Amino acid sequence: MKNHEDFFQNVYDVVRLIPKGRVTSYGAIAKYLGTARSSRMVGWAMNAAHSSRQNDVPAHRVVNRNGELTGKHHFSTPFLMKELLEKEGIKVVKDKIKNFNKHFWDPMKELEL
DNA sequence: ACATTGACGGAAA
DNA sequence: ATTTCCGCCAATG
Repeated sequence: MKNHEDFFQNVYDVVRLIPKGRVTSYGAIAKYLGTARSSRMVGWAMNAAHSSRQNDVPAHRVVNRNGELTGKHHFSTPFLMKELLEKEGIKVVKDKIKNFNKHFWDPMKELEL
């Protein structure tokens, strides 16, 4: 029953492990948890995060594979996400992360095993 | 029950 | 590099 909750919990857990100043993608998280649930489900979980969970989940560190801040409209204010990222040393121009590959944090590699 | 949408991603054209 | 199309799965109309 409610496998969804377990899935949400897993997503939150991984997101919380993202180091400051690093970012990851929905797909990377989905892949780390197992491709059974696609990237869309990760986005779904994040959407539920702000409602059911507190702000202990750094959702601003999760962007799409293109390094774009696609989820900024789901924050308190559209610019909050960008501000939080720049505050951590990540440069964002036109809702896109600069040197995305450099800041990218892959749970598969970093948490590997 | 069917169609569209979505914090996505990858392959193909 | 850009656009188009398909797979993914739950929610919503």
